Amino acid sequence: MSSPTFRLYNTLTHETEPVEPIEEEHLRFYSCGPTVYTYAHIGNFRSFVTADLIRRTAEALGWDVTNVSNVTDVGHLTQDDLVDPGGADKMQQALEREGERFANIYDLARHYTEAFLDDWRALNLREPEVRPRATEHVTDQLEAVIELVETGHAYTTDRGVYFSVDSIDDYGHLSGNTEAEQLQATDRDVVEDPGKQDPRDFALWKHDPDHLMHWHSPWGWGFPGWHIECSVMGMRYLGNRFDLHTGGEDLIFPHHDCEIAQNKALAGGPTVNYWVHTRFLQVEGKKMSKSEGNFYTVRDLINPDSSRDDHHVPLPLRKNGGVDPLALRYTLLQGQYRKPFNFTLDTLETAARHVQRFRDASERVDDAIEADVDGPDPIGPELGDCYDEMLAAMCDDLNTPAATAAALDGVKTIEQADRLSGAAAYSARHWLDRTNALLGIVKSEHDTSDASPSEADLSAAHLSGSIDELLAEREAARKDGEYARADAIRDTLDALGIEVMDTPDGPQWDRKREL
RNA sequence: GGUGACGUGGCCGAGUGGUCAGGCAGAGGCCUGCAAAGCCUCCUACGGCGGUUCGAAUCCGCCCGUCACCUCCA
Repeated sequence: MSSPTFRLYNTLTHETEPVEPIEEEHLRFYSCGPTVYTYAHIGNFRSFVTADLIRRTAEALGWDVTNVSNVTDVGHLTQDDLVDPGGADKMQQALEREGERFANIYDLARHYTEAFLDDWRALNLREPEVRPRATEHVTDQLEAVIELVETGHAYTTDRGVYFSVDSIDDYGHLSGNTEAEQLQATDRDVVEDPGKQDPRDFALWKHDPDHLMHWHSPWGWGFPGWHIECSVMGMRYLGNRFDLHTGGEDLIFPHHDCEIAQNKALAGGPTVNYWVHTRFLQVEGKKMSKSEGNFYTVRDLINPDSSRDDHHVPLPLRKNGGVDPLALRYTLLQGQYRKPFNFTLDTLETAARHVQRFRDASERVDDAIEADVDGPDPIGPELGDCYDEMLAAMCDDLNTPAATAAALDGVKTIEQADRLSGAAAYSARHWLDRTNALLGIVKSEHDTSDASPSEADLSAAHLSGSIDELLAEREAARKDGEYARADAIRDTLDALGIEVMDTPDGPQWDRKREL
């Protein structure tokens, strides 16, 4: 069948448009990454998952993909900074907060970058082709700022260098914040640089020799403005024209409006065709915040033992002590990226069960492939249709709830097949692999095999001997009709956190799911 | 004040003019010594008020509500 048309909502035009890459069947896009001053939370990852799904959908269509996804490891200004140029930025604040942990600001950045990449892999996100760091491109940024000054798009004051928004057309088009007066009208708690020519002008370079990260420039020691790094790194790796740019909705203004302005000035015209923004998620119906107690970092959930305050996480479906990372990913797919999404632990629990169904089906299929029983393949065509449905849903502005619903139908098809012939198993394997390539919810694509077993594994191994004994005893009791004794044994196991299930193939047990 | 998004059953969430979303929870049934799991069936909603139409959750208007951004938070 012919491929569906890949459509995405473009913030620039307020319309869902067919994605037509500049280079045929080669999608080139830039994703705004995190500032690494703390552990990433699940909301951060919602937008990275969006970028990952764009990649996967494009690849499913047979396209090549080049994705640049940056890490912002330069601490940028907080509002306090504008009041007091010697004040702290977010990274500096973090360093002050956790002084003993890190030798210096670069150590802190390195630590949180590594943690971010761990989370990235845990959530089964595919690697970008280029992952540039802002600190590695300061020279490029300086050159860009110099060029902007030389071409009359920027000017200097004694506090820094500013981009002149009047020097280009249509500043603020992306966000709709086009009126200077309206920007001024808002009650902003910001002290302006009196040298600024227009209240909308934004910093390209900040003069500040005392900043913890500073570089030499024609304007003295200082550090680059926030917006310039993405312009420079995007154009450096993707050229003056590329297809698409992703980020969280908060970046629409000012970050992306400023980036568009800079790119226009540097490239002589528009650089990006499609702007895709991910909506913030809420948790339990409220804005995620530490004071509400509904703030979850990724590692809070998937690795609670290593987190300092994990007591507030009522963990559903623990797996080796934490939430199954794929369940977290699956949960994030339960809402379309462009709509407000209410993240709840209830949804997470459900997601864990669904992900387990994919795993179980996958194991069953592998066994059936090994057994390779002769027989017909009654499920192949159905699974093929199911995949088409999933891909069509993804192409429809990343309709992940519809895609996962279709995927669930597929796994149900496999579950309901009485016996899997070798042929049917092969079809199922093919479907599971393609489903995983598209949605990443069946198994991790990163090597996460842990050489050293976790404590939970060890205690499970220690327990399993006695569990088997108890189970055998219970089976004997059941055979003799001593159900009271059998139930008592089951209660004992239950108290140990072991759940017993009688199946046609004999009793099975699993660690009990908590919530 | 400005800008942008969104309001679907107990809950989460698809659906853009007329026949199905799906999941979770709940009810009944099959299976089971009893459970668990699984399977089958049931539960029929579209913020409010107008309008367009033979017909609207779906299009238009107004209102109400929620969320986000408005100089560095994905």
